[in-house]
Amino acid sequence: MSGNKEIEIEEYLSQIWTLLDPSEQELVKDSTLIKHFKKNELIYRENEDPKFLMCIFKGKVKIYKEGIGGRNQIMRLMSPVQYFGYRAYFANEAYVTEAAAFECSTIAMIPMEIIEELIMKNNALAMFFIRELATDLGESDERTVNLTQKHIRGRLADSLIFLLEKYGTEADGCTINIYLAREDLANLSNMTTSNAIRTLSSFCSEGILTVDGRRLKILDETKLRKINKFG
Amino acid sequence: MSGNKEIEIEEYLSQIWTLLDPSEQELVKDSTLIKHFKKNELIYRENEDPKFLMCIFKGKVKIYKEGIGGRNQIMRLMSPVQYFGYRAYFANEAYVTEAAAFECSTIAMIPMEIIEELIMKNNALAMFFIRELATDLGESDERTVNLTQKHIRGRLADSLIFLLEKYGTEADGCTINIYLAREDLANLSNMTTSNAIRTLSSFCSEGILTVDGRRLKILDETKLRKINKFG
DNA sequence: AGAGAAATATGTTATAAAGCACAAATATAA
DNA sequence: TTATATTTGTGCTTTATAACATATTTCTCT
Repeated sequence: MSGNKEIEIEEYLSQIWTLLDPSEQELVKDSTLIKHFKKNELIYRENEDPKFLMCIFKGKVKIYKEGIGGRNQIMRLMSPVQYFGYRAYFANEAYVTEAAAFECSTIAMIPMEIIEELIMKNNALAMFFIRELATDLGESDERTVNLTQKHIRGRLADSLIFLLEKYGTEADGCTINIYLAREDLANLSNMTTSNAIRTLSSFCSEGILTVDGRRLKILDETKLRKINKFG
Repeated sequence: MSGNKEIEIEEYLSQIWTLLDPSEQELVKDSTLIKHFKKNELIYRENEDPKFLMCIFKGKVKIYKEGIGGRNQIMRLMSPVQYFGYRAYFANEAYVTEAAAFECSTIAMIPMEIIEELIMKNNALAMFFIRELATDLGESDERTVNLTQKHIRGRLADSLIFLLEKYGTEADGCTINIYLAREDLANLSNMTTSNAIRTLSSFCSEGILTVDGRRLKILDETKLRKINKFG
């Protein structure tokens, strides 16, 4: 088990692993916890104190914010091997978002005290986090305009393309490789569940995609991109 | 002039200045440009390559994104002494936003190559940027939900409180210390100009504030906060 | 397998906010 | 100054989207 853990960590933490010297690697290895989360299980909640840098080894995670009247807004989606859960610690805040697993997921938890300590000595690691945060902030700016200014069809199209690019397709080359409830699709696209359902079936009858439960098969990506861009 | 410049830089760059050793300070001092921008002048534009870390010494700056049909979305507002313009460089991207001066402004421009070089050696400086970015990202998440889920009155109330907290008041203790066009107020609050005007005059007749051109006098902050929170 | 719960689907109604038109006031420039 | 453009203010209309109601299908658990 511990031997197994080592292999996992080295293999999966690749992005930051290569930035660490052997003694730093040792420190991280010894303090990393591997946790498993069941489908729909909460990973962290709003107002909680951030304690870990999390790295998703397996599965899919949503980071969302509770909105008004129970309407959640999904802010970011994570896939292997991405890092999350550290922002609030750096900002010296409690979490302003929540995270939950879409499906059974394996997540490495590295104590933020360790990370902070390493950053103070290791500039390449510091630069890694600067880059991550800078990229996320840019995406967030882009997203804000999408969510506030586009109409429903454009917002849903945007989400579908995002999912397609983020999680890819199954062997058939067109079924999006993540199965979201209509409610999650709505929360991602800033609309009500019924409008997500309605708009999805419009796209169906327009030959843009087919729906089989939660499996979404994109038939006409060009058309989808056109809707995303123009309206 | 050069002696004058030195004093300005030391005084104004205080936040990062104290993190630098004498030789680093020298390097920054020698490479910093001080630029003046007129009212409404563009500071950088979308798709341009980021070259400078900017620090606003005097004035007020908006960072915004061109949206659909010419509807801009103001993402952030800057006041002395804040840093901006560096995110895209760290993310290795062109600018996704534009920046313009609300009023006559003085801005220090430090080449990003210098900053990057310093970060690689100076961990406290790296940590400063990590904190800045982490804070901005948290605010952005918060903002997204505000802009997408609140109704017009709540969004405008939110903007007014934000302006009040960010720029403070004049000597009278209630006139917001920034004068925005209705259009800017609209772009800040994700609404059309006519709705900003309309809602503002509603607030007027409800005794929440008085309007004198672009001077906004907040009479009932409690009520405004209530609208921001609930409806 | 069957009961209950949850998710999906679809039609109808209500409403918030945009769009448009135009007037008045203010700023800018010749 | 006068002339022109820009900004602000108001009323009316239209439209996008939420809210509601109600089936129907699909999951979940005993």
